[in-house]
Amino acid sequence: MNAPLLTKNQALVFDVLEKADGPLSAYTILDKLRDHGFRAPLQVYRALEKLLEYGVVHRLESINSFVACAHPGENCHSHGIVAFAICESCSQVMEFHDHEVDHRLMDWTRGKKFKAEKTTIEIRGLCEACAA
Amino acid sequence: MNAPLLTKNQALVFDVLEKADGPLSAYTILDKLRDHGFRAPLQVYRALEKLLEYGVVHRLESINSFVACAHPGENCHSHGIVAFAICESCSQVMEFHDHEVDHRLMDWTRGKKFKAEKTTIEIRGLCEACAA
DNA sequence: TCGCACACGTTATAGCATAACGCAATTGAT
DNA sequence: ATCAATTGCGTTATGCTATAACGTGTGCGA
Repeated sequence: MNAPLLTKNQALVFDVLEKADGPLSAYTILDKLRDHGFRAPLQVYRALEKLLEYGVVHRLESINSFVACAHPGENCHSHGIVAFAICESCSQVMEFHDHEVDHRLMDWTRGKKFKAEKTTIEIRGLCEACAA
Repeated sequence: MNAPLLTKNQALVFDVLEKADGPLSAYTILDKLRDHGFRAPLQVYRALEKLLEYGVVHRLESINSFVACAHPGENCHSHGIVAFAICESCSQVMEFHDHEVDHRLMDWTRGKKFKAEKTTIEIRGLCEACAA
């Protein structure tokens, strides 16, 4: 699932996400792209759908927002489960991977014969700077 | 944070969730309680807010739904991080705890001096029965 | 050149969540 | 007893998130 060349809309959406210093909601992205001709949510959602598929963007389920993947170039899908720490004050997001966590969760699913498709790990709280 | 006696609305909402065989959205709960006098979403959301606080109900972030805690009686908040496996076919939910996972995530947050408030772990996929 | 796949645009609608107001009941300190 | 604070409740309105359904255009291989 490597990323083919992005279409115009996909590139615009990706660019907005990459330049942002935190996660953005689909509607925030829409507003930022109105000057580029975006008029409707679907234009954003359709681009996001592909970007998620290509693994260059992540969706943060707990805050209904999207971030550019922290590993430019690489294919994030190959790093195992992606985990996020989200600061509720400054909304900065840290992305990380922990193979031991992956392993434990996989053990559990294997034991239950549960076929995992997509796993979400999101830690909400305060980053070092904001907790001070 | 032990659960005091529930108010009428809280008890109604909790009852619906407990009798359900899967997670329910707030609006589904609302519909099930119209015969009991519920008219507006806020009645549901306010009850849910308390039930979440008491730890007798969990919110599934990835599907915007709510389930009764699988540990009746006990206080779920004391079990560490709660993880969920959600079947996307039959929508059955399995709740579990893994202290090793908790430990690894706590290690990470401690290393980053990130103050975790609420952690979400949700595995979506197919349960054994549905994967067959 | 036909058919198919895909990206795109638009309008409308569905689904999820909370703001802001006011009222009633409870509690507990003075 | 009474006042103030807290909590739950009801209602209306609104805002945010996401998708359905329709149609258009373009590129490309059979």
